Amino acid sequence: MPKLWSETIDTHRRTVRDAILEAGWALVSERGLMSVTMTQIAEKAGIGRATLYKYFPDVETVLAAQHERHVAAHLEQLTALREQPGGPAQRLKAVLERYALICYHREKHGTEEFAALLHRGEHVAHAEQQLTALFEELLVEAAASGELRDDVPAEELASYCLHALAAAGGLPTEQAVARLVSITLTGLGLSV
Amino acid sequence: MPKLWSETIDTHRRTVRDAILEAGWALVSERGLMSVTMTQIAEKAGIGRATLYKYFPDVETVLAAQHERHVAAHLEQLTALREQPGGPAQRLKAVLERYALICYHREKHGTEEFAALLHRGEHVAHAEQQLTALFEELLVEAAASGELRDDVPAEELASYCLHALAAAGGLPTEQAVARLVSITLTGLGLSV
DNA sequence: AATTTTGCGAGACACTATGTCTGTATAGAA
DNA sequence: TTCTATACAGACATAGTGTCTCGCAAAATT
Repeated sequence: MPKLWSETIDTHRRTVRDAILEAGWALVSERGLMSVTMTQIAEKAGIGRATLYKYFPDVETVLAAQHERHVAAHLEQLTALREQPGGPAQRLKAVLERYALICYHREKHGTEEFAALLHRGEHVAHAEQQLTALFEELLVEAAASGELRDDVPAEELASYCLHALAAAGGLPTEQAVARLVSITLTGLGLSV
Repeated sequence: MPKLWSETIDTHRRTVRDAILEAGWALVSERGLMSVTMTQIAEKAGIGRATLYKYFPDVETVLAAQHERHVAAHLEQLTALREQPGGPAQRLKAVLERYALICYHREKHGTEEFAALLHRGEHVAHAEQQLTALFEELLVEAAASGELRDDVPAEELASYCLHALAAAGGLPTEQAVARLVSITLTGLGLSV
């Protein structure tokens, strides 16, 4: 198992890196954030402990990297959705729906909630901020076409969306998620 | 400083316990969740390490207790507010406003976000659930008097409120918080 | 094909943290 | 006063940390 070798060195390093992130995440899920150790991560990833230290300096960094990877994947989905045809309101709705579903489907023990606690917060928050920036752009567009309440800055509306839709993580069904999106859109002053 | 003695034993134990929780929280705030150790907590609290172990078995438990104490304090404020005179909608608005301000004022690195990560989650979530239960009751009352949208279960509305208002933690001013509350209420179908 | 570069694994090391268990002293409770 | 509960300091075995070697094997380079 420790024999993790791919064709080229670069792809190999990426493979090992991914295995580390995967292992770290799995350990958080099954043993809890506080009890994850570098030793455990190395074992789970199938590499030596010293090797692990050549990739990441500590547990926190492993988890932060994992978080960043997740957010990046989400951003990719959402930006693709933003480019689709349709009015600003329609595209906004599509993106918010997709984000709610992402929150709904993501594994338990929230992928996102790291940000506030890891104290790498300032840096992880950056990834999160890309999300709010994406929302904000869409909101500005929608506001320009007069489909939105204009008594609140777009930045605040974006933050509202992000938090409100995070509630999807605790909902029981996709129907409930759809209702949540509807509620959230109503808050924006958008008739859907 | 280590001489933490109060009149009676019971009050003394409470004093020490509070000092521990305070110390734990301070360490999380300044050094980050991952680097807090029992040794540090004991030093900061001004007690011996062995003594600390007679109060709490590990760091996670200290933090969970601290979290529970915070939520309890919030609940006390909010239930007091719920008993006040006025129509259901008014009282709902008052409670939501208060909760938003609590989120706004609470120290950085979110008091609440522990729940999902500490893996004591199931138990801490109970405290959180008391909050949603409180919201839910108010929402049912308001719905009964026809001031609310009735196409969504109260439980989901409560979850929506809790998450949406959590956005107050990242807002710059109290005016922004007021706007957030307004948006959230609009989502509920409440005219304010 | 031979050589150089790169990365891995195992082990060793000093250090810190953990969790438990003493013995002794001191402050409330009876 | 006597009894009980608590704190403290220190000791201890165990485990995790972060760094450093070494020798080996696979890629890149020539």
